[in-house]
Amino acid sequence: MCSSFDPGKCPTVSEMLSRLGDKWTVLIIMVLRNGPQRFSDIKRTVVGVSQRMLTLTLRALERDGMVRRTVYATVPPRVEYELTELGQSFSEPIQAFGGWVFENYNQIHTARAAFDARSEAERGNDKLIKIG
Amino acid sequence: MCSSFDPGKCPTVSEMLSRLGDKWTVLIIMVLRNGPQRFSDIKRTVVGVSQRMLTLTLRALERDGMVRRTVYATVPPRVEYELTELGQSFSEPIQAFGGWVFENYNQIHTARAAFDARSEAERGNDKLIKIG
DNA sequence: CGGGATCCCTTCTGATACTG
DNA sequence: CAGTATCAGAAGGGATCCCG
Repeated sequence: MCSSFDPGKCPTVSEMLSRLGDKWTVLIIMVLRNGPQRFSDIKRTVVGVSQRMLTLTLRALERDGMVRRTVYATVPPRVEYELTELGQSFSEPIQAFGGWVFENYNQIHTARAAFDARSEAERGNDKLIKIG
Repeated sequence: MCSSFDPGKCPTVSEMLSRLGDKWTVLIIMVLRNGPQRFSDIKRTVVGVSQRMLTLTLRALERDGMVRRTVYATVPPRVEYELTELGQSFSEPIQAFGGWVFENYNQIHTARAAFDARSEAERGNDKLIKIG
């Protein structure tokens, strides 16, 4: 099993985790929860994504069976992306995680402020010691 | 709210997501679920982590209020890390996600194999066309 | 419209050496 | 033991140009 937490032993979990961590995957999945979308629509909705990264991310999701890509042979070409069942299922634990952050981000910010204040204080002391 | 999925509008969620995606955070959190641990113990348990990355990751988790660091003024020095309540709570949606991957990774692997086979076939065709 | 290919810069991460 | 400091290679990601 995965009980030793050796990334070499549970490569799929690690992979999926870093997929989550990349800059665009989660955003794109959330957008696709609203139904099938064209390439340009996604690009417009996911603010800041480059053409390149959108393509790469969609390809990766397609490869993992999360997204289905449908090409319509029209002029101009029309390509639609939609979540598969697997992709929908995948989006649920992600949403749960997002929900957790929303409920707890005050505590996170507070902790950060406290930590930074302490660090600041320590650096200040160092300075005094060095100067004195 | 976060409904536009603009990372600029929900920076905390994005930050926490990329924290998840980094190579060691999740592993370390899972190890700390077993109770307080010394630096060297964690390093031994989390196979492959460098001293540097372990330090950096623990510092980040401490700053976010997920981990508490306790220094005992003994010789040699002894430093213990443990999950805070926030950290424990944080680990739950992560576990849920890990569980999802475990239950579904067969489908993921199958999808990948199918995708790769298709790509392979297309490259093969290209070759034939070019050669012909 | 929906990409593929290329260039380039930033960030991440590992290896190594040194310290209280 | 538990770090810090420095450096170099690898990976991530944006900008740009081109094509069917």
